[in-house]
Amino acid sequence: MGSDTMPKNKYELIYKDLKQKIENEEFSYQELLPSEHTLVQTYGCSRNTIRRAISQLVTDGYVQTLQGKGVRNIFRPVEQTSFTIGGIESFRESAARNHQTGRTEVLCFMELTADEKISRWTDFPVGTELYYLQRLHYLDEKPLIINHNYFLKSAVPGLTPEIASHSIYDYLEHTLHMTIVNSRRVMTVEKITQIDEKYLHMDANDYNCMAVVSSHTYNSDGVMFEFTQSRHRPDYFRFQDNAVRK
Amino acid sequence: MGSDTMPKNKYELIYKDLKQKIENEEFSYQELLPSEHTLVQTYGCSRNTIRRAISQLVTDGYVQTLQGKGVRNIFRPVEQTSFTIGGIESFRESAARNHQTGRTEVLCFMELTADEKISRWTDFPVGTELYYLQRLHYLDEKPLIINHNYFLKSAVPGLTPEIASHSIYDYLEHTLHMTIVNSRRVMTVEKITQIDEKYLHMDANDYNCMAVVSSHTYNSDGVMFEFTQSRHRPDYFRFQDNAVRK
DNA sequence: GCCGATTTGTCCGTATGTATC
DNA sequence: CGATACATACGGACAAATCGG
Repeated sequence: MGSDTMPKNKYELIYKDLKQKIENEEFSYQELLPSEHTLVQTYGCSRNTIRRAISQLVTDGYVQTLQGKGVRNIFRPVEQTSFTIGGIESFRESAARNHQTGRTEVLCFMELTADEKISRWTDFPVGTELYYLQRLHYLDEKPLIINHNYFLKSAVPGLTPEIASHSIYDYLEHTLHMTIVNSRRVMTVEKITQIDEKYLHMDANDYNCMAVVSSHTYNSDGVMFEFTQSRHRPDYFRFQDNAVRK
Repeated sequence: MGSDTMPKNKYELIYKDLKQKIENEEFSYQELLPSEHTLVQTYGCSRNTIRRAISQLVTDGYVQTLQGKGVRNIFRPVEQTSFTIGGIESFRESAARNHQTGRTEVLCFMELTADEKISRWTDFPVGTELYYLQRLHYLDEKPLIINHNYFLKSAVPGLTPEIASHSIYDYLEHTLHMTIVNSRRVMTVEKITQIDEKYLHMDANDYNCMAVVSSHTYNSDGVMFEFTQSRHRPDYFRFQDNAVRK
């Protein structure tokens, strides 16, 4: 879960309502939405609230606003052939969003202390107590992603392989009541390793690279509690984005 | 150019000022910024304006806001080893932001009409008149990116190889006075082609993949005027992102 | 080209809710 | 509990862009 709960804020309600109307193609492509003034009346709220909902749709790439003209629908339904990446979400959440069934296998679960080498690429200080996990994610029974997770032990006490095979984020948020705030991600392309080859059933004569997403994730205490390297099969990897020119 | 002009809006001025203060490390890592109330007084504006500036810093991943506590600085200066991708920007803009010198070579410049095949992956309707370009981008005299551009001829009249070797976006914005609004991007990993191998001086026995960014770009008339496939050398590719959990 | 109506953009002030300390 | 700080929401004023007459 994490983001599919019933919102209680007006602007979120309006945002979700408009978003669904757009997805259901109640507005045709390139059509202008009702004016802010009209929406104020239909939803019975202030103009600021409407504008806040619309600005979220802009960052989603659903609409574009044009001063003096209106708000134009530019939503295009996408074909969901491969695994798409969105905001901060667990594998289970992504799988659900992509309308697929996911399964996770824990390959390795151990405790370790950050040495010089680990520190250099996880950014955890030398000497930090960590959980290290290797997990294999299946989508529709095909192994697609292999994850190397480093969790700050002091922030994630009581982690077990059992929990790791289900959903760590669920455990963090609902059992430990941690609030996950933001995640810095870097995407690169790297050479395939023997581990990749073995577990993802890949042939180095075919693709010899992986799509790699490295992320540093922070909670509301401001501590970086997770470093993860996600290695994706290149033929099933897809990252979507909408950029706005300022 | 495009985004480095002097802003005249208050919220943008405040945003840029705070951003620079953070980059200059006038606030230490994890330190709380002055409260909104304080900032209202120092900048002499309303609280809404302050909040707007701060919300931009949040999406940039510079700070995190914590209800009841304050606004925490989580900015970390990044090492700029490879070519990073930001919002919608031209190659020249990116190169400047990465403090590198760029050069562009036009490999191919032609006019063509979209057939069935082109239409399927550019989304331009069959029969559309297009400019097709192949361009090679050098960074510090190393060929790193090869671009396949399709421009809508009716929206980009008078395009020449001369302009293409300089900056097309500069031409669009300053000569044609087009307003570029947003760009839908998809990142994937694809097999290397003979063209990649030849122009980027790559060896298929080494990396046999490319980082590929495909983008559909829209202007303020709501027309998709550009489809571009950017093929990056995997060893120099880096895409950064900050995701916020909702 | 001008003018007025419409529509979005910016900015302000205020009130109330909610989380932290 | 009170003080502080951010979050939500409202209403109003004026600017800037678009469009039709």
